[in-house]
Amino acid sequence: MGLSIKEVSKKFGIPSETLRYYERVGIIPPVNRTSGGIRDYSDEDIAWVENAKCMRAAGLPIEALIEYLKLFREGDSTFQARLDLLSEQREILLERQNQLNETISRLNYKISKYESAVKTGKLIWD
Amino acid sequence: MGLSIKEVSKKFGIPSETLRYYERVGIIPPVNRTSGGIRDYSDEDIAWVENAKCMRAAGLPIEALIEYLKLFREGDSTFQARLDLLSEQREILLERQNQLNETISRLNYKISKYESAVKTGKLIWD
DNA sequence: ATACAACTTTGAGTTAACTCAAAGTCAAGA
DNA sequence: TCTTGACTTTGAGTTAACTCAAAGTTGTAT
Repeated sequence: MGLSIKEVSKKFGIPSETLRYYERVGIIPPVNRTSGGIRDYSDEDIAWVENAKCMRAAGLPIEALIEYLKLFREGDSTFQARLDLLSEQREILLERQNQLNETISRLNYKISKYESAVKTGKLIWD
Repeated sequence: MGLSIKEVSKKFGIPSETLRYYERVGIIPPVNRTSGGIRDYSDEDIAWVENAKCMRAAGLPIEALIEYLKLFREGDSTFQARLDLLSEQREILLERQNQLNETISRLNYKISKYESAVKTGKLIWD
């Protein structure tokens, strides 16, 4: 007996609707069901959910996760394809990281200016 | 004589439609026009566009940028409000940065596993 | 002067990723 | 047993941020 959808929802802070959606579109594999057809998440199912949560939180597109699961379920012949997919997504995240750093620097600069401004009543630059 | 919308579009890689949209919703101020009503971007206009590009690239919501410009145009009495707005957005970006780092680490781990897997033909873990 | 590309506005359409609604099924407590 | 609340599916609705279309105007090259 694993976890109910409600429990998984609570555990990860993901709405049940979204968990069903993830399963429906295929970013997590079909979850085991009870005799009545109710979802009963195994540890493995839960690991997939956790992975999906992490990847989605970083902004990986649903499409990429669908493709990954598809390859995963095709078996050992897809190692290279999975490697390529993950590498490609990592590249995108690294670029995003650079952009984020740049923007944070810019915000830091502006914030320092405004910190002076609220003290002196005068905004220097910008 | 400043730059035309086409030139600004090219300079920043932002479609003209998007530049007009940015102006329409108010994340950049109204751009100067020629006698014929055609946009003629001044250096200051261009600085706003560059700022918008940077902020949007990092994922700041349009709403926040609209609010910032609104405060900016209200004058010196809004220094504190602008500081608060920027600080809040910085917080969000810092969290996003943490999430990104976590996901990149996870991808690095998986990628290293797949790099072995393509060599040995066997995937250890995951 | 005329053709033609680039510009204008208003308003509708698109995309990704959910999110909700409707209508029905199932399980546990009074 | 009956009700209540969680579950199911299918399919439609929502949101943010563009993106495109239609219909008309302007500026430049011949």
